[in-house]
Amino acid sequence: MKFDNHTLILLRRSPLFRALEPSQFNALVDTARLYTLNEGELLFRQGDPLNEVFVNIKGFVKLFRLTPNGDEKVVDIIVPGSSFAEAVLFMGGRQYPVHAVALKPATVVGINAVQYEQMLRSSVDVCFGMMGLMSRRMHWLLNEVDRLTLHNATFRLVIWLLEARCSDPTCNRIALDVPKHVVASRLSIKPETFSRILKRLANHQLISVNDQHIDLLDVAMLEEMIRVEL
Amino acid sequence: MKFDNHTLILLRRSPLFRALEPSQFNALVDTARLYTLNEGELLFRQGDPLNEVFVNIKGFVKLFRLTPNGDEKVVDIIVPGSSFAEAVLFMGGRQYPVHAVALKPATVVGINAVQYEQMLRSSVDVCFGMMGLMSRRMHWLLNEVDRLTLHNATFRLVIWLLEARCSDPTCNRIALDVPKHVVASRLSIKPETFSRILKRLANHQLISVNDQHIDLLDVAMLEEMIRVEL
DNA sequence: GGCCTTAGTTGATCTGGGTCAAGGTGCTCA
DNA sequence: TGAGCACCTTGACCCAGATCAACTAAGGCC
Repeated sequence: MKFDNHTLILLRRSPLFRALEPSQFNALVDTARLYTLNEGELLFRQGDPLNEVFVNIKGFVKLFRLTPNGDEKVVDIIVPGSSFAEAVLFMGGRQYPVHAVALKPATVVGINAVQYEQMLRSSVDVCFGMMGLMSRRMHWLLNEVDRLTLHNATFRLVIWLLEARCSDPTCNRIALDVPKHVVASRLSIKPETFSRILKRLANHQLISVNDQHIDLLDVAMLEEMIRVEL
Repeated sequence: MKFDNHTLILLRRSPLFRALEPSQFNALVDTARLYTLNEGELLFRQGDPLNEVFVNIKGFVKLFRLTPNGDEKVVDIIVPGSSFAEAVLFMGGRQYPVHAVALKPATVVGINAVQYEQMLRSSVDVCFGMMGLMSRRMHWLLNEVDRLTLHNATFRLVIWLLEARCSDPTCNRIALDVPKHVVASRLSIKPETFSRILKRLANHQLISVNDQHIDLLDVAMLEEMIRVEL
């Protein structure tokens, strides 16, 4: 077996593959490549021609853009189980629109793009899975635009706190598995400002922060903050 | 004939319909509805359940979001020939993610969503057309995020100037068919600032502004501005 | 004609968040 | 074990763009 069981389960669960026949799934997995990335290692560069679509298995991958003068904006942080770069398949030019590097040692599966496109061509159901995925991503991007323009830094940070806590809703802890400055960039906040806002929230007894995690002490109040617009 | 020839041509050219068989196209058009909107009239509200996908025929439609306290962000200005709300089809919930109102007296065709989905189910080619469209929209949204976070107001305005001029590349005139404050909101700039930046560019002999249009006097210089980061 | 109302401009002033600078703290690697 | 480095924090200051306010100009409409 090319991949371990855990990897196969994550792949099978991905919205990319959910609608595939087992035989199709196996065919894709057969030609898939496993990438083992060191911390900071580049997976692809913005502008590179696309020939694979990726699913993250372990670690974190940051997708980001750069200005000519080196400023960086982290567009997304990819967690295990999530796919990325799928939507690029359908764009003229087929170039990755962002850079991708591993934030921690990471393992990522690369799916052959041409072959995946053939699978899509073979089944409307698979297409619908893809369209659902793309639609959710668009909605997410729209929310990003909304938050960047209509809301301030504190608001964005609080939203992130509420959305990032471990899926279990009784759990009010956010693990800081990626450096704070990366989260800051994801939220379009400078590290200094990020640090100050966290401190202010902690002073108000809303959260408590340490090196490994952030605890939400007063979820109701945090939710109120974003409801009434800070 | 339900729609005039001009309308049918615009519909047929839309990426939504390009891959449809003539019979499918006709079936959709048969059940489509024509909306004649007055200036300021609402087409749909954010949160409304989706039952139609739209193609703008005449006039301009603004898509926007509101904060609880009434601040508005114009997400997009839809020009004749463009479709909107297609991607919502594939989202759980199926609610419009933005408000839509006419900026001028406008005519818009509403396509039955359920019926359109059936057409998609019947043909992978039509699905690929849709995925191409969605992919382009996502890329556009990603660029929006990029511009909002990595670039300043002047940069965004200049980009808009260069992209908004009449498709003819020898034409260096931008028609101001929508109020300036709407364009400003589209660019996430306040009207006062928008006005000041235009004035500054005009003082530098880069553009000239009057009530109906903006002329680009020095395209090369404007392009240089966005290349070297203002 | 007179009178709202809406859009736009311009000036004066304010401020959220960025920038710059100076430590602190812990990791890695020799 | 300590030099080097990356990350984070904190303070002082700054600035692009927002806000506030006053004014002009151009419709629509009785």
